[in-house]
Amino acid sequence: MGISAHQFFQLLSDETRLRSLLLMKQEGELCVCELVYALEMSQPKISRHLASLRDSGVVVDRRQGQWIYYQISPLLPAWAQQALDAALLGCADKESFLHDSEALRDMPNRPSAIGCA
Amino acid sequence: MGISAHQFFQLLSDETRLRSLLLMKQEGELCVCELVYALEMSQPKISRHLASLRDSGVVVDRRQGQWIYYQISPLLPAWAQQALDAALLGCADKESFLHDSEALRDMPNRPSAIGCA
DNA sequence: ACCGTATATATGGTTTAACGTATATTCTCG
DNA sequence: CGAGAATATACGTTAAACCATATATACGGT
Repeated sequence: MGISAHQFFQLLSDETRLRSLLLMKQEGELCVCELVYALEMSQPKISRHLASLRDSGVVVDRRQGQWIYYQISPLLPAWAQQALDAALLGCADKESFLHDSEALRDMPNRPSAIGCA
Repeated sequence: MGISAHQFFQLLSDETRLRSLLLMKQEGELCVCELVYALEMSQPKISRHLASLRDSGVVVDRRQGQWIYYQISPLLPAWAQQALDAALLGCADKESFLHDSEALRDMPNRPSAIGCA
């Protein structure tokens, strides 16, 4: 988990990855299809970016049935957490971020809802 | 000065730019030749990266005689400042950062010293 | 065992970004 | 005004990143 600062920022430099991370930061665990729905992007695209986040240790995944849930790694170093806090601060009122939160809220058949019923 | 988050992180994703910014954060104003000496990189390389930081409003420059001094823009939004704080935290004990600070301290004929004599 | 859903990866093409080298600009000093 | 120092830009090349499309894998239900 020893990611260097510029490598970490490189991961944040892509809008797809950044939006995914910020949404995870707000929502906790998210599965791939939720991210696909919220960001309105293709499944392979989301999956590819999640893979790079996973391979660098920034997120961790967990399989539950057919779904694979991703969340920001609890082992992420403090400085990286702080950087994510800053990013959220910078995006909190941005259209793209608001869009993703709303879309997720309005998503029908969210898999997480199954366990909660 | 409305830089988006992922654009800002893209700037931090290059090691040359990140090291330059962190050194400026510690030292305040630095001229190009000081950065060239501290980072041990070619002048065009440093200059090109500073140009991209300047064009995006992350740093501001000031001419004084033959030298051009760069510093982190005072107009940088709070979230970006926070991100830089986080970056410094993540790099404070890293070899590259320590190297740059030491090299700068040991630099002979620092132009800033001229004005102080 | 088969089918549908969820997710991952492989492939090829296009764009972006970094670099080194060479050259141009702007200043200082004589 | 000419020389030299500091800095900036232009150009051609190379490497990396992203994407869309197609295909593979894993799981749940029937």
